[in-house]
Amino acid sequence: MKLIHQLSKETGIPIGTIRFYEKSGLFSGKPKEEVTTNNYVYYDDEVIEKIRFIQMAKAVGFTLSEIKEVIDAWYQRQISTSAQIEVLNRKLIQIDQKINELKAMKKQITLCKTNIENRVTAQ
Amino acid sequence: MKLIHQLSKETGIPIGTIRFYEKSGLFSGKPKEEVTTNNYVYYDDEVIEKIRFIQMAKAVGFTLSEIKEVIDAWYQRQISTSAQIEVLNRKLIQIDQKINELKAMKKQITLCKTNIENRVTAQ
DNA sequence: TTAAAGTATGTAGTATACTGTATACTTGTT
DNA sequence: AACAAGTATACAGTATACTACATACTTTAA
Repeated sequence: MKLIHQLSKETGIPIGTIRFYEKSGLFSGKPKEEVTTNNYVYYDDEVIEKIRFIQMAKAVGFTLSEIKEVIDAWYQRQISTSAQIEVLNRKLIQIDQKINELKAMKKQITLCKTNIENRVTAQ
Repeated sequence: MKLIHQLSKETGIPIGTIRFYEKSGLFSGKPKEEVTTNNYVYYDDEVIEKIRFIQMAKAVGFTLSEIKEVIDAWYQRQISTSAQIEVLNRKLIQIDQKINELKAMKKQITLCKTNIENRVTAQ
């Protein structure tokens, strides 16, 4: 159970961004019942997993609301099992699309590089 | 040589977005010299290629300025050959990173799906 | 020929995802 | 005790990427 400062340090995500994600419903911490002098929020390892997933998914162009869909399906927030599976399947299809697009870009860029290199050696 | 309406139809990108991309320096059309009654801008097939590249790159999370870097390297805008190659190499590394992240996500989601399915059949 | 459709330009507004600032309270250190 | 550091809350501001609107001109079709 970590406070926000520690969570930020472990994930590399700024505190402000963590609060923003929490407000966006991507995850939530909770206060410790035994502590009554403050309302500090504690985060468990599940939150770290979620943040790592968010980082990956953002890096490949998913929006926060798309990511929220997956996380909700993942951790079963008020949706049926078949709906969960459907969300995950849709996301898997999108991932394959993205992989294909990346492969196509790779091919295109590699070709372009070859052209540039040949242009140099030909001179 | 197409006018913006045609370009929009062929690429599926809204006219407003095309103008925005052009203003952002991602590509440019040119007026026809022989036409003097208006200042309509015409776009060639190179622009279509660039727009398709933009669509792909955006889908996998590249920003417009990152995309502009590649396009500039691609079409040799005032940078040296070695700088061009460097930009393209950097982009190839980023692409591989994204592919790896997508594969990791795929694994994670597939695992999650399996868990949900097993939970169902176990009942 | 005139009305609809297309084009150019400029400016404002919107959505997403933060980022910063201000205030106030709590905790830890010296 | 007191001062730095951490936490919570709220609200304003910023960057990116559009999207819409207003105006004015040009072209095309009936």
